[in-house]
Amino acid sequence: MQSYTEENYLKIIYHLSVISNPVQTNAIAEKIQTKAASVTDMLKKLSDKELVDYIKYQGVTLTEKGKLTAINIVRKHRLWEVFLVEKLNFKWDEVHEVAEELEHIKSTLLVERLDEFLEFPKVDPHGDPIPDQHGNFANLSFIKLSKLKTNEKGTITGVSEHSSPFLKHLEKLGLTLGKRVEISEIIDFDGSVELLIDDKKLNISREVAKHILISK
Amino acid sequence: MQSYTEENYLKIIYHLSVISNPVQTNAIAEKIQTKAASVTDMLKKLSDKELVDYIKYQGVTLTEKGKLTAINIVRKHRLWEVFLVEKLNFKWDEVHEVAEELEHIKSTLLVERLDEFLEFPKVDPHGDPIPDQHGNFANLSFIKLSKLKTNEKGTITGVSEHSSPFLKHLEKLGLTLGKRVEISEIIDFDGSVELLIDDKKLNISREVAKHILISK
DNA sequence: TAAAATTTTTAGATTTATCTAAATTTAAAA
DNA sequence: TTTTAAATTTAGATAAATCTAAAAATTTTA
Ligand SMILES: [Mn+2]
Ligand SMILES: [Mn+2]
Ligand SMILES: [Mn+2]
Ligand SMILES: [Mn+2]
Repeated sequence: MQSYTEENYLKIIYHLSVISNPVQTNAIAEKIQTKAASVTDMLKKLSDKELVDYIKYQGVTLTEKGKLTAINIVRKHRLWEVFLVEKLNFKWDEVHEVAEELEHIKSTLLVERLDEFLEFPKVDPHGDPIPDQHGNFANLSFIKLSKLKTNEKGTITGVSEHSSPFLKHLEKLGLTLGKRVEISEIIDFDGSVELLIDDKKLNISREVAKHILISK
Repeated sequence: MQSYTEENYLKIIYHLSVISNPVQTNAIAEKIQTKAASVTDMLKKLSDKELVDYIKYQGVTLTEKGKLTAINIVRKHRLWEVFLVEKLNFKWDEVHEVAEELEHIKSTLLVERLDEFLEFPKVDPHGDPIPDQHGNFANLSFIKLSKLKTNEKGTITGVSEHSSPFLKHLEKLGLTLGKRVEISEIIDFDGSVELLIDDKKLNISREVAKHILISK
């Protein structure tokens, strides 16, 4: 059994290892809002528990056991986010903080029943895939909106930035999941993107376009 | 803001103060499965935070602030129990442990939305009243089944014992909330109670009868 | 490749919630 | 009203998670 704190470390290491493997001490420290020295202490502990492979000064990798634990936390986090949006009418920018707490509730019966109650959702309110009870993800392929060329079309199916200000901004612009968009022009001057959505023209900054994920 | 541990102390003190006021150190220690010395430490801390009035060697009483905090935890506990039974098909003996964890989730938006989603339930799956957001309870009056006399009738509306073995036992006997019962005989020998339920005769021990709550 | 900068680890302290054992206070019994 | 028993508190330790400051290792730059 892992503590609340250990679970958070495993989850962060899991997310960071998508970007770089092995994961570095400072990267974890930044994400978890703590000091590098504290991270080192915890890595030793997780290593003793065989949840990570840790080499001094080199970084850390999840073991199979650690990875499964991490994925289970991600599963719970995303299922709770679906619950909050679908059943309790939370907005997509309001769910993350609460899910950060709910993801640590231990009961496996609860998770499986929740999954069933939500009718086995495949993605969370931000388009992120929800692993099944064995840790398997559906195969989803996204392209950044910023990678699309003029006249290309696609459907918004995810976001790669989860901050409340960003999500509220998208909401206001009507750029929500499931919406069909077409690139009408890419402005040379600043790289900003003009797109057609619901037959209306809309200009978004390149920065925003980078964080919108599209499937065709 | 209170810690998980502080919240548990407040909740236990709240429940114990129904039985005896002020609440004694040893009573808390037993309920919280800890040592008296640890309780003393925590009572000092809660007193510093003005959540309890504490007099050395005399015992402890909740302040208004402490009482409201405690009631809010009870509110969350019971709402989550309703959720687990009504929405996730948990049995009434399976909910308590999970609710012990869920009751500490902080978001007030979550609690209010959950209450709404459940259509503002007045009682939990064990018949215990659910306080509203201001801490007010509906006025419910129960009598112990063991206090009823021969030929008296009533409806099962609560239980005063929440252990899983007891609740499973009642379930098996068909003695669930809402069931109408009539006392057909009280056995002199052992005080056990013979009752009519669904037109069938059933004999239950005095011990069981004491923990079944009836309204007329 | 030697010096500088960055990253990471160690050493030692702190905070929170525990504990055991001993001392103190209060309540009960003789 | 002493004496005894029970309840409670204090003193001092421990474990988990954190911190600061300093030392060590690694990487980058010159
Ligand atoms: Mn999230
Ligand atoms: Mn999400
Ligand atoms: Mn309960
Ligand atoms: Mn209950």
